[in-house]
Amino acid sequence: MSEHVYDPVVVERKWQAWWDTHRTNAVDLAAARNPFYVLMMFPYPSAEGLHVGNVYAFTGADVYGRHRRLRGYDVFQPIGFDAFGIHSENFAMKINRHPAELIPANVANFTNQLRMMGLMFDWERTVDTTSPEYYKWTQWVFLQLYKAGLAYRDEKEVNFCPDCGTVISDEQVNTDGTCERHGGTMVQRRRMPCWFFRITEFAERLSNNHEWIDWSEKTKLAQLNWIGRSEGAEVDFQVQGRPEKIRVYTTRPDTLFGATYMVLAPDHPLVDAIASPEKQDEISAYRRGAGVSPAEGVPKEKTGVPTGAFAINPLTGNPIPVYIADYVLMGYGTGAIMAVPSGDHRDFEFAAKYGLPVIPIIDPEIEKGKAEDTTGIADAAELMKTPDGRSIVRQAILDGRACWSGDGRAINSANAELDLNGKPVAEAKRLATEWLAAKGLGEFKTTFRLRDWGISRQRYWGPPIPIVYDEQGNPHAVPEDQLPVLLPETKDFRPKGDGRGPLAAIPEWVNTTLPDGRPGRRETDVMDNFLDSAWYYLRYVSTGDDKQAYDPDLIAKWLPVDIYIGGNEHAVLHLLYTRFICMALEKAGALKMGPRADARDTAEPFTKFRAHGLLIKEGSKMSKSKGNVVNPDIYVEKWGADTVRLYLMFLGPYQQGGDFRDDDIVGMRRFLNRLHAWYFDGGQPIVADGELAKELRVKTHQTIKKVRDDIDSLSYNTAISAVMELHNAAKAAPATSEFIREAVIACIAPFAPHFAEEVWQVALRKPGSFWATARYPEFDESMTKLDEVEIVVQINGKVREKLLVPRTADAATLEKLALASEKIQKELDGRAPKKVIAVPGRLVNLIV
RNA sequence: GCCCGGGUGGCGAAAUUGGCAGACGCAAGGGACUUAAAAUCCCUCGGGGGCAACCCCAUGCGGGUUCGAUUCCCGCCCCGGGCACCA
Repeated sequence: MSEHVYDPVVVERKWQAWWDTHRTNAVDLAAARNPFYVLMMFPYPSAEGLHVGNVYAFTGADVYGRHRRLRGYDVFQPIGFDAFGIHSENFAMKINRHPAELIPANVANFTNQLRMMGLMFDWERTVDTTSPEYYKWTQWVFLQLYKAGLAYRDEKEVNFCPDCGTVISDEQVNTDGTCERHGGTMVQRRRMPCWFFRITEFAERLSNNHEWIDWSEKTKLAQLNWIGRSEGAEVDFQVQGRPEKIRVYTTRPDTLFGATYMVLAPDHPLVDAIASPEKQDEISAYRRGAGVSPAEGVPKEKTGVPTGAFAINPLTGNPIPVYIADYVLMGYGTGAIMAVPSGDHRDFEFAAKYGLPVIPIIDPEIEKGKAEDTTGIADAAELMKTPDGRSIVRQAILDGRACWSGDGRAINSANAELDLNGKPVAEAKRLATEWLAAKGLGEFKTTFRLRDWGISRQRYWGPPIPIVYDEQGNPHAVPEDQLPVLLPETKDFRPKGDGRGPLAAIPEWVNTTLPDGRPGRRETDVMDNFLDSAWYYLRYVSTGDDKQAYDPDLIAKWLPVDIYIGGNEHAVLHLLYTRFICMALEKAGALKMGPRADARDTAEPFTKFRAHGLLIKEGSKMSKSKGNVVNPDIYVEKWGADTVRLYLMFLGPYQQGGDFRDDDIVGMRRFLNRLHAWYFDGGQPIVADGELAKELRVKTHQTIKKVRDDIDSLSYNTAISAVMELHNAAKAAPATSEFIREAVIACIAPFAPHFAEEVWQVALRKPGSFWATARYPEFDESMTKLDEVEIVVQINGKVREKLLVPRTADAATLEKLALASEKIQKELDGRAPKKVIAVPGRLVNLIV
């Protein structure tokens, strides 16, 4: 037997070095004829090193890219490091080191680990978001938005954690309103001046493009949800005895007849004007309470206070009281609502507590509704499950003892000019809005949940915002030729707790001069880490270019990205910001994608996005606290990178994730061992393809087709099993062919790239790199089908016989053949089938 | 509460448009080789019945449509993930 034992350590080291020397992964971006841009979410280089979750994500993208390369594309597949941000900074604080010291070592470690995995990265084009050569251009991006009026400074409410001593982002606030890092500490709302990006200007476009962009459905849904488009109406309510009007937003203008009070957000600008004097103290007290209340978005018991003012319901003419309550948010709609207790569970709850009237305005279509549409009666959910219960619930709603927000028909909804009674919800909405619009009392209105992106961070580890203030406090953009505004070196990078960033404590950095020579003070906040990652895929094409952020010709040639693969946890922030940044840069005249862009919107950065699934470890999610985090190094050492790659892609459907089980890895290594022996030890005569059995030849063509299709749809697990099946069939045959040997290696190569190179150059004695010269084989459609197929014959749907029939046999022939079968005749026992269903290529079903 | 996924052997999982349920792999059992073990190779492997040819049952639960349902429809249960006072 053989001196050719498969030793992955030797094979992988050998070819990794060879690829480096021969620049196999490098792409000549300017010269490439058939550009294909494969992107994966670049990692944050943690001190712990590469996580198996990263490896899973990257391998899936790498398989796709390598397969495309075999198909003849010039695949550009870069990687970089997302090293700015609060994670790095917090970790540095924890171990009492400076982030600037830690990052280079982490990046070096990550680079080694990534190389070890055999990923097809162009190592000549990496980015590190913390290097001045990169963040110079991040600051440039800010300036483009600033000049286009898409960046502005404003004072808004932000989250402030007293224990962190700094402002934190929405995503760092737990759902119970406590700080992510300080579990027991309630986050406060504070008003602070911050820089914002006008993402809301693009809300409609960001939302509408979801109708056609080719993204994972779950990602699109999450993002659509976040953008939160809703259609409704704005309606004016005249304040009784005063000149002011209160404008509200509602998605249910059809319920206006049931509006029995109004609510303003506590910080609504009209409150002070309309409140009666004797209520001022109570209002101030409530506002103070609301101010230190849990962070926005946390449900709690409804509270509020009356302002003493009344407003006129425009449909009934009745005066209704105006309250303030913190269940109404200034940041959404107009910051004011009309309250319809019978049609909204929040309003119902509030009305019940403060004894406000409930006017039923809808007769519910109770069969279609859900129990959660009801409040105010015990066990509505249980009641709703029974037909009897449904009528009890309906009666409660009609009596005003419960509320209903589902479908139904309007009742009690008419005035002298407008009659909605009996109309279904959609029609009543339209009629009510049209009537209001005709009277000048309201209008149709589309609203979004999305809010402008606050990018200021009172932190150290990020790119400084390139703004200088004059003595009057007016902001001035730092001229582009003065970029980068370097992040100053300081030992003291910790937040002070006074709400100002650490940079504010470095006067020699803060004090500067304006372009016109006047003294100025630098903005001391740094930019959100999400800005670094919102444009990195544009920089990849021009790494090393110190004259521009990106070369317009290369952008036109390579963008948009052909496929982007990453985790769905970035559906709403990163993936939304990237789309926004492209639209904003385009609007600023600073970005123009080429003919590859979709004509429906030339600023969408990703032609295709696919979310990979989550890896779990023996039944539970991997986490440090559970101690079941997999360090890929150990596995690569033990099994080799190709085996680990194969295993990760095999363990479950890639877009669903799966269970990482140590015991299962060995199967992939055995497979490679067998393949290795098959290529190196021979034993099987190699003959012309035409001399092989038809079955084997057909299987080969079928596999070539299936693997191509499966990889295209990221069904990696079934692609691998198809190759295994082909190999099992091939090695069992008396002879094989060069065609089959080359097909098998081309099919499996994206999963086991080192192994493929070894087979190609050593066993098959091909000149040059597999990855530079090999092509994915063409399949012959006519060779993907056998001449004869096995069909089943059923009697009353039960399989009773299997027959080998010509593939092209039609229904009539099949019926004849089935009835000719001895076994079937015996089973029929003289009975004549009442009905015969014959499906060519599949079955015959005889009904007796 | 709302929105997504998912539920198939001992385990990870397959199954074009509705058409032979369990491909591929792991584990397990038996055998070959070996002084022995490892490695490798061969066989068995959803459950029940039968000497056997074969037969019956089975894709979370309950209904339905269909010649035929893992697949489609209605109603539930359980698990995982995300969002959560958005008017």
